[in-house]
Formats: sequence, C-alpha cells, structure tokens
Amino acid sequence: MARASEIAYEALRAEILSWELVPGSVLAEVELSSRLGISRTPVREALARLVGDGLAEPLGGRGLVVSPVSAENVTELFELRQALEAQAAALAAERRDAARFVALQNEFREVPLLLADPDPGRHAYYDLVARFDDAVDQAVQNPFLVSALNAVRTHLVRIRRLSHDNPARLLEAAREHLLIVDAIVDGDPRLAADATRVHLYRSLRSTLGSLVAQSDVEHDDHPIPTLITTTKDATTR
Amino acid sequence: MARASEIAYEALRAEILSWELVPGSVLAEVELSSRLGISRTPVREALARLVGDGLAEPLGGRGLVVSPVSAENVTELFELRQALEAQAAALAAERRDAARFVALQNEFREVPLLLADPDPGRHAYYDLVARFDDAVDQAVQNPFLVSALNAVRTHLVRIRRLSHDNPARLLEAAREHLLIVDAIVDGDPRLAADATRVHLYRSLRSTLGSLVAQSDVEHDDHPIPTLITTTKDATTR
DNA sequence: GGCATCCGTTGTGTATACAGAGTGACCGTG
DNA sequence: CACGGTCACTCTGTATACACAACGGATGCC
Repeated sequence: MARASEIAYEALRAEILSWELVPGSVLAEVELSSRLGISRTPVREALARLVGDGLAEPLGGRGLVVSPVSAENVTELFELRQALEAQAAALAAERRDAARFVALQNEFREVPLLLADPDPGRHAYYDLVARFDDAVDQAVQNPFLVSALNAVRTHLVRIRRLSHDNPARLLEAAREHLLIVDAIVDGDPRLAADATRVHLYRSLRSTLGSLVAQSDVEHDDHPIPTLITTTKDATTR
Repeated sequence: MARASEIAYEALRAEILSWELVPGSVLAEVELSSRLGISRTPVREALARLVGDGLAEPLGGRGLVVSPVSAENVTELFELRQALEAQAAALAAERRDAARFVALQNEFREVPLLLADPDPGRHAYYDLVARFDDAVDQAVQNPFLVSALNAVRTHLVRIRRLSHDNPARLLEAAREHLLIVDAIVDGDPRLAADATRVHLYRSLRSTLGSLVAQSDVEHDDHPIPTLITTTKDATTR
C-alpha cells in the first residue's frame, strides 16, 4: 500500500477533475480525513499539492475551495497551452522517432471510420490523442516542458467536462491533428508549430462556443453560478 | 508573525537559490526543524512545496536532496523559457500600457552609461530587467502564463550564480532587451516574440560558454562534481 | 425593533509521540 | 582475510493532542 497522502491526493484530484467536487466546494480537513479514513496530516499534504496544481485555492484566508472555472480561465489557459504545445511540436519534429509517428499518422487517418459509431468512437479518439501527447512528450526529451504541459492538461480535463465536443468538431480536430503528425513525420518544426496553433485556435473557438451555449442552458433551467462564473482572477499560485 | 511553514519555505528557498544549500545537499526533516527552530510538521510542508517547485527531489525513495543543476538542465530550461517569454512578449505588445514601456525604453537606452561603473551598474541593470519582467507580467494579464514564467525564473536565479556575465555580454543583452521593448511600444507582437527568441538564444549561448569555462576551472582547482554534473534527469515535479 | 458585543463552536496551524522500514556497522563464521 | 547475517539506529510517514483565531448566533442594551 502506497502512502496515505498519495492516495488522498489522487482521490481528491480525481474527484475534482471528474466534477464530483464542483468548483467552489469547500475542502475541510476534518471532513476529508474522516471521509477518506486517514488523519489530517496526509490530508493537509494532499491539499497543499492541489493548491500547487491550481486545483484548489484559499478562500478569504480561511479554508480551501475547489478553484473556479470560467470562460476567462479557458482563454488564458489556451494562451499558455498554445505556447507550450507549439514549442513541443516543433521540438518533436526535430527529435522524433519517425516510426512511432508514422503509426500515429495511420491511426489519425482512420479516425473518420472510428467516429462512425458516435459514443465508443469518441473515447477511442480521446485515447488516440492521449497516445499522441505521450509520443510528443517522449520525443521532446525535456522534463521542464513536459511538466508544464502536464500542468496545463490537468486543467484541460476539467474544461472538457464543460464543453461537449460534437462529432463534426471531432472530425475537424482529427484532420488538424493529422496535419501536425504529418509535419512531425516530415521533420518540419515550423509547420508542426503552425499547425498546432491552428488546431488550438479552432479548438478554443469551439470550446468557448460550447461554453456559452451550455451557460445559457444552465441559466434558463436552474442557475448554477458556481459552474460558469465571470470571476476574473483564478490564482494558480 | 506569518505561518511557520511559510517562513521555513521562504528560508529554504532563499538558501537554495543563493547556493548556501548546494545541489545534492540532503534535506533532513529533523535537522532542518532544529536549525529553523520549528517542529517537523511545517518543515514537511515547506519541503513538499520545494519539491513542487523542482528545487528539491527525492533521493532513491528515502530522503530529499537539493536538485542538481547541469548544462542539460540549462538547455532544457531555455527551451521552455523561449516558448513562454516569446508568448508573453507578443501578448504584452498587444495589451501593454504604452507609457510604462516608453519609460523602460528610456532606461534601457541609458544602460551603457549605467554600466560604466562595473559592479554597482550590474545590479542596477538586473533591477531594470526585473522591472521589465514585472511590466510584461502585468501587461499579459494571464495568471497561468505568469505562474509558469515565475517557475522558470526561479530556476534561472540558481543558474545565474553559475554563469557570471561579463560586461560586454551585459551591453549586448541591454541592446537586445531594448529591441524587445521597442517592439512592445510599437505594438508589434511578431517582432516582440522574434526579438525575445533572439535575446534568449544569445543569452543561452553565453550562459553555456560561461558554464563550460567555469566547469574547467573548478575541475582544475578542486573537483566539485555536484556543481556541474552531467545528470540527464532532473525531475521537475 | 435594531444594532452591537460577547461567548461558544469550529477549523486551521503547530507540536509531539509512535510505528515501520531501510541502511549501516559490527560480529561471527568460512 | 573476506563475506554474510543480524542488530540497532535513524529516518520518514502517520496519528493525535493542543493553541489560537475567526465566524456565527444569541442576548442585552440603546
């Protein structure tokens, strides 16, 4: 059995990323320690790591809450993401193992067949993107860059629960990804970076559109101000 | 009086950045708690934050050490830094408060006069660069990007102690910075990003040259393998 | 009836005590 | 003399107990 603090961190992180703990939820140490069946000490360590990840933040100097998610957050996050992923794609194009990306190339070409079935194909596509990200991480050979990318991806997981990509968008995204993979296979850093920026620009536009739409729906049905807020400051550390 | 864990974190962080704690130093909880005059609990919290910052790392699963610094680290760090600072400069060019950067422009123009006195001018120049960084941070209005930049700058502080910039390099750097400021004042994002990449490329070359030279000196005088290592893995989180 | 103050409760921050595991040294044997 | 085993020590990980500060409610005064 691993350390209790590690278990607590993984559990809380998973609950936050899966929206079981919605933004704004209070993270009380005693409540969590009793719920997780461990003492307060490892819970404190887990909470400190969550604050470091930007998933939790202090609330008025007393207590912690799950950090909010807003449209401003998404735009700001994508500005960072664009810089990181464009650099990663460029470096991957220079240092890649060609065979591995040729294999990914073939997989991305078959995504339209994959998405014929709407729901199982969705997850298969997300798995493929995850494998692409792993391949890029290994190709760049840069712990600093990979660490920063993983931090961004953590926040993206929460956002993905907000914006439900429609099948048409997924097909577009697959074509955009394929272009990135092509550039990496060709060893063209400039094109890889530019194709990445194109993909992320369209992805952001799609995400924001989905956010606004869902925000309106929520507003009509039952107002949940904690889900989509217009808070401008989400301190990430 | 602030929290003891905060004091411990700031103290240890300062000692690591100032090379009072050299890379490879063991960070034992009991020793630190007695030295800092506090109990182990806040020390543990401080150490956890240092690991999160990448300033400390586990050693073989038992105990923590101050993370090493190597030439590979510097190159990798600059690959991340280039992506972040180029993006920050571009966004700053779009969103800047023109007056503030015009003031910086005048200051950078007078750096040659400043560096007439070698030693006091050095610190005055570093202060100017710090104010420039602050101005960029405020201009970009992006907590995620600023947070990532601060993480990189933390590591740069340690590296700066290794590579002593010579006056000629500082003059060059000032000219390069001035070009970045010019681009930001002109509201030219593309030029701001490109000028930033030029500056960082030359800065990296200078740093690496200084590193190798100092490494040789150290090797001749008294070998300190912990200072300049060829370790390829520096886990940053 | 409204507002201010006081007290109780709750929750964080810190200290200390305990358990388990790994490492090192020392002793015994081949 | 060398190698292996065992014991003890030291370290981290966890639990618990205590102190202080803040928030909320209730009560008394204006």
